[in-house]
Amino acid sequence: MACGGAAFPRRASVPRRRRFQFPKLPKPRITASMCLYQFLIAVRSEGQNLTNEDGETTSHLMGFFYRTLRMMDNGIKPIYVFDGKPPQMKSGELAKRGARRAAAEVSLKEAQEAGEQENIDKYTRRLVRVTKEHNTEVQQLLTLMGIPFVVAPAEAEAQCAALAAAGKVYGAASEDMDTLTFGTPTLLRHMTYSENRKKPINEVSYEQVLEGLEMTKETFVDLCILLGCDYCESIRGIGPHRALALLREHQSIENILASLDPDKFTVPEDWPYAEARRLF
DNA sequence: ACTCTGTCTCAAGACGGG
DNA sequence: TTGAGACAGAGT
DNA sequence: CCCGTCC
Repeated sequence: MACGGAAFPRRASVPRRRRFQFPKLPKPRITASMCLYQFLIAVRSEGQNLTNEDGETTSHLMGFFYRTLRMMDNGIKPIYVFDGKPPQMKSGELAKRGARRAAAEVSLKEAQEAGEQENIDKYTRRLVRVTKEHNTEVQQLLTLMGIPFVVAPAEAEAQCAALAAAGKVYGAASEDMDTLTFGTPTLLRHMTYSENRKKPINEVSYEQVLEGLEMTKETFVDLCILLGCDYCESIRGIGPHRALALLREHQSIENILASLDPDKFTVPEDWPYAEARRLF
């Protein structure tokens, strides 16, 4: 569930920042159920989620309710986009995730026995899982509030980008740089703490990014793959600077691979970069 | 000297009273 | 989970 | 700004 599909700022209370600071570009990652997840993790009192009389969690509803009101107050009309099915995940990743989870459960039990409140909180958070019910409850709330939402066929980020590209919304709000790779004309970062005065909303223009990097959509996608995305590995030893330099010189991953010194850089075996490229 | 990796840390929402 | 920031250490 | 409260 990506947190914000999109927005129509009426009066620009949206500060603009145009420059794309390349070296700070984080590795793109899919952060699917981020809002929901964050609310469940953060909205707590004494280590517990807020609940109704029957003990059912209400943290996520509180979070969505207040955040949406705040956006409306600021003239922003959100359209929420929920994640559909994510693309296949490698069984290795799933196993790792399961192992981490099990480890956290063990640690939680230890902390409980030792009565270490801090650790109890820590591991409880680590075990938070977003359920189907959480999703439907939030959707119900949004319906009652008259706030539109869509369920994406696959990844929310891709859907956000599509909505923005089609001109249905002002932009795609996400922390995830992949949204840009999916081709949203405008990416809004830090929408969540806009009024929270920590960081200004960061408006990134796809066009200006391409211009600034002197890249085409195609080379930009290749760049993002080189930097590491969720769909495949990246090449060890190649970070932002080298990736950019190499693409400037060779224009595509294929050409780079052909000229890369195999003694210095090892490319992952059966590297599915082409497949990753298709997904963008 | 610069770039990249690994490892560590920390926080994670929103509100309002004082 | 994620992201950010800081830092040490190794590779180019 | 900090910190307790929200359920």
